Amino acid sequence: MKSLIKSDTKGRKKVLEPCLEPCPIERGMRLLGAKWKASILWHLKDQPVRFNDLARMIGGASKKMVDQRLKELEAQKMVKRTVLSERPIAVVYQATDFGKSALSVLEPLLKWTEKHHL
Amino acid sequence: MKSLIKSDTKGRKKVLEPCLEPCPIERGMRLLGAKWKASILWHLKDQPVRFNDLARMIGGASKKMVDQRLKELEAQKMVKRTVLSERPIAVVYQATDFGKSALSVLEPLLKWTEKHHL
DNA sequence: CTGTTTAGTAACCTAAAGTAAACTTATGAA
DNA sequence: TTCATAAGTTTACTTTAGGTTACTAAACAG
Repeated sequence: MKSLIKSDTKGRKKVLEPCLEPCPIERGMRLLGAKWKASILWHLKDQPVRFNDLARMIGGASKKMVDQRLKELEAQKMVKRTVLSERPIAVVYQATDFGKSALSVLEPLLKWTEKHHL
Repeated sequence: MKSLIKSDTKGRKKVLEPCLEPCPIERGMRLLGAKWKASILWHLKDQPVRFNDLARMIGGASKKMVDQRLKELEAQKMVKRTVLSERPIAVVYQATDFGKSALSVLEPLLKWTEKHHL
């Protein structure tokens, strides 16, 4: 993570180990940082929740957003989708163990935000 | 943070305490989650860094981006800008104490990302 | 005289992100 | 019969985020 700057004999500067492509922090942010994503995951951490209930909980987000983020979370194996019944279709979403592991980031984030009144 | 669903006598559902406007997690993410923002802050956590050096370190980001994020971070009091000299203008940026407090989020994020090979 | 450095600005543009509202198919209730 | 529910999908936009390239002005190097 240390990026060193060196000048050559002609005074031209260059960086050793530039953070050229997204470093872990950047990548992590891009995994969790999408709009509403962390909130959604947070709501699924304790109990399975049904789609419409979830959409209602995340009041500010449209169903399309919720749907999109759920699909991403599912693809990342952070959330599991379970069909309870066809016909009157019923579906629940819940955080996987891996999804819950992200709480090691979200919990400090929550604490930090509250502590500083942000 | 608990959003309860209740059905009334007629079976209509509604949510008590909907997460209507961005909850702390969401707000925190929006403060730290912009592209390159966390990376930039990370690079300023130990030593003051000059603008162009920083731009070189964050290889993937354009100067405009770096500049924009620095201004946001400055406005949020997470980074301090210091002019070392006019004429051949020289400027350094460094994380403030508040900026460093965000490491309580970024460090777990880094660990999480690396642990899971993301 | 040309090229480099400093710390940005400005203009322009595109791709992606997000929003709102309507629609679907089937079920159950008043 | 009309309304509400379920879990989305579709359409039709608007917004904004981000990228690219070129430019500034003053100073120094070869």
